[in-house]
Amino acid sequence: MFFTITHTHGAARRGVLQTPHGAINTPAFMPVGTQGAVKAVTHRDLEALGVEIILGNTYHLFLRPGAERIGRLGGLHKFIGWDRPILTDSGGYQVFSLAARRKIHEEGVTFRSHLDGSEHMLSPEGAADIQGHLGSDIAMVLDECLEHPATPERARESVDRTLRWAKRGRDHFLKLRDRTAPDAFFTNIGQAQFGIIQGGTSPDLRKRSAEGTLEVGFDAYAIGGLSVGEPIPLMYDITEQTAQMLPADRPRYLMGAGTPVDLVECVMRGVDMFDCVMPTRNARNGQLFTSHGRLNIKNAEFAEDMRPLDEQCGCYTCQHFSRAYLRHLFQAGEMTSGTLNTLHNLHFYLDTMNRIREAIVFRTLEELRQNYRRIFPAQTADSTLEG
RNA sequence: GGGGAGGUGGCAGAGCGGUCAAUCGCAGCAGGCUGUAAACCUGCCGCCUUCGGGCUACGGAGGUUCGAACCCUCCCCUCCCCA
Repeated sequence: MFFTITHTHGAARRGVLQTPHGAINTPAFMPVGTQGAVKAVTHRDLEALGVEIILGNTYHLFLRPGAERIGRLGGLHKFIGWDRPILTDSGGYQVFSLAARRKIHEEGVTFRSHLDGSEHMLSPEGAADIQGHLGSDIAMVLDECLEHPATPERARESVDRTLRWAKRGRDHFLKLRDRTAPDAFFTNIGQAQFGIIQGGTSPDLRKRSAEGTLEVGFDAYAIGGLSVGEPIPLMYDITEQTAQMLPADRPRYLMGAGTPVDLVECVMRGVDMFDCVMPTRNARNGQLFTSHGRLNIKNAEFAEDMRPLDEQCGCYTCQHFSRAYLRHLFQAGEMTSGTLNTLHNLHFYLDTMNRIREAIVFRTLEELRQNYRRIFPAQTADSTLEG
């Protein structure tokens, strides 16, 4: 994995990340394809949109169809028919999102499967093994995504456990990479592994987590545990502080964020990579991102509106279909509703990243930020401070 | 002509003397989704409301009762079966 920074503007960086399956222009947005599929769209759609990297999930793919099976079939890329880069999350987010179905202990996390109720254990070593079978270009170390709010004791305990897991996860990954583990199995010999900084909303714990994780030493680092319900301005502050603690010559990945405004704000704080379910999930739920803000296609006001979602948008959906038709498709529960809406939202997100990369080169990020704040007023730092 | 069933809020369909402005579902309206248990979830859904409540309601008209969507009488209207 090679990371080259070509331009900087303030804390923002414009770069290129080389992986075994090709290059990624950063700052990058990675659509989420949890089960080896970005919901509602085909790989051909993603390629046409210019998607350079997608996410898969260790937990989901481990439960179904099984990591070893994917390994036997030649790895995740071959299995799903996608030859561009893939990043796999470790299952750390499921520690948070499936809190009711899991138990954390020193060894790892025990999950009760959301599919059939069966019990499964995910350890730092196991997560590395699974991702080795999957053969993603970037593997994430198993962490504990801390909930918000959390007591100081709970946060401290969680950070330290994540650090111990980081050491174990990294050691095991290196053994696999060096073929010194008994059943080392990599379908992608050039796989990189990212460490994850936790620490909730405490600057001190973030520092502790960053120092410990850097000491373990990963190929690059992610900021985890944010956009889990904390106030947005606080999320930006923690992102900024944490990003500054990370090596300047490695990509920085803010996990799980965010809204279009989050993307701009966090690039300006030094983030290079993002992933978020928002464009895809919200699309299926009828919420579209446009140059005029969020548009809820479910609303009755669009029933006879023959205009495109966004007259400034060049996506397939906006080039061919009206709001009236898209509303009808949603109301009727047609599958193409999710598809057309997803194509639009992903286009909006990728276009946002294009604008961001361009604004770094031309040093116009502040202008872009003001523009996005104006379009999405409810998501700006200022308005979320109250209450 | 004979016999039977039934008319409840947009639809469908419970309720069968008070706890019913009326179960559940669908449709409708609005909101929420940030490393996806999410084509999901939440709220509203007779009229008015200062959200406490007020008003009008269960085909129509009478009646019984402290009290009726629920019981009785008559009327109107559907549907099914046999001729």
